[in-house]
Amino acid sequence: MDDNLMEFRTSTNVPEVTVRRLCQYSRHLEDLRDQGVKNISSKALSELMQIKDSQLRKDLAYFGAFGVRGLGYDVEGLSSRLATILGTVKPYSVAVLGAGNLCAALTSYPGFKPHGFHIQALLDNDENKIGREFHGIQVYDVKRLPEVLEMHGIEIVIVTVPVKIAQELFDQCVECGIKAFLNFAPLRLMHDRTKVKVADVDASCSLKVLSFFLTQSEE
Amino acid sequence: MDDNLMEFRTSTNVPEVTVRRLCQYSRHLEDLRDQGVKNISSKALSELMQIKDSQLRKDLAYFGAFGVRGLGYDVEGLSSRLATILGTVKPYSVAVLGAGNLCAALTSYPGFKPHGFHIQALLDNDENKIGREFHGIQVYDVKRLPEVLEMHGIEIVIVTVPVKIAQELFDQCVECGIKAFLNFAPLRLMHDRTKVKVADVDASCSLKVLSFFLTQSEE
DNA sequence: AATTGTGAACCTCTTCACAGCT
DNA sequence: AGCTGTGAAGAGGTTCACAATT
Repeated sequence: MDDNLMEFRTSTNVPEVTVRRLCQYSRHLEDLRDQGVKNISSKALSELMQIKDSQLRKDLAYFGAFGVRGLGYDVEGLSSRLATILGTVKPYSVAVLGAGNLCAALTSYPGFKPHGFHIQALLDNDENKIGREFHGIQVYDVKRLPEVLEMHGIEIVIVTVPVKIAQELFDQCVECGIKAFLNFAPLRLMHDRTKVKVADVDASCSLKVLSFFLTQSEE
Repeated sequence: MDDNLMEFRTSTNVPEVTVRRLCQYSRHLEDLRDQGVKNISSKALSELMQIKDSQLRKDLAYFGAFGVRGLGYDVEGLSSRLATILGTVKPYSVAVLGAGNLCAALTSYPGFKPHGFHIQALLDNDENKIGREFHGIQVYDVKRLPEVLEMHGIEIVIVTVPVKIAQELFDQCVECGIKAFLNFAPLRLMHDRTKVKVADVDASCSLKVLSFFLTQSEE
């Protein structure tokens, strides 16, 4: 008998690249629906994303058969199926570690709330920020982390604190049972991949990737 | 004879995942050097990143042989070789499209400048922002885009504007000869991959990926 | 006639395993 | 003895090509 810990890679074993493409499909379908388009073929939708139509069909095949042969996909129907698959039909409670400039950008970003990600609490160690509000969201003392996560029923934590303290605060969140993290700190947070999911957003790494490609193309 | 346009995928054809890991190696080596560590084995370095040692060695093999059999790698030496490979030995001039909250986070972020990415100009269409400074950096009218890019010798453009206007401004930059973009807008910018490199940083997509994994693990 | 769903082929990246060097 | 560099094997993701369906 092998270990029965909750595994993030499920039996269907959907690759992360596929999930990221589902997000894009979802976005385009919402646009198309708003434009009054009722139906679309895999060819037309895939061209909007500069990918192959077979890629789109294979991605969907992980979850079922949503189209009609000869006709294509119902825009509204596929859109809502994708929302169900992505789990964005129900809202999430989110907390942000670090109430700095990036946190300001996140709290004022209009794209999260309509998609069901509600930032409920901010945490910082700066006395000047604690107790104040940021775009209507309370800043708590990071020392009260476990209590605040519990109180707001937080399911996702966004990490925007400096590298030095990121791992320690992250570990605290994991101990409190948080299973999903969006990490903006430029380090790999050490964690057990069978228990916790971390999505890294690393702008400085992306800049270096650009630097690499610019350097290559000069030769 | 096939087309002779500058290709980003060079003859060595290094996968992007490898380049991203090179950034991580580089980061860890700088830390190790600062801690006074002189030498490290592929096993020890790879464990810091939770990857296999063979992965690290294969990544380096795209560029040459930098280690000593039986001994491992010289921390200082490998660190500087990686900086050369990544192209981060020379500085880059960067402009940011959109002088909002995200731009504020970027200009105040201490991680860019020391790695040679110098934000030289900000561009916006808000009359209240044009002509002012943001952390000591001038905000220009986005109508003057070509002139500003030219004047500052901009090599990399960071896109932080709303989706509606992102593609149009992006196209203008491409026409001006910009070849590298860091895109924070939640859309895929349509472009010719043989001429331009776009690195996407899409937090709302990453949140949905987390949502997907949370949904999966509930079952 | 058009377009999906899918097995098979293909390609890319990862891991293994060991020869070769210090 | 220890550790790198690398060919070969393995795993994973993409594309092809066509039978199945409307």
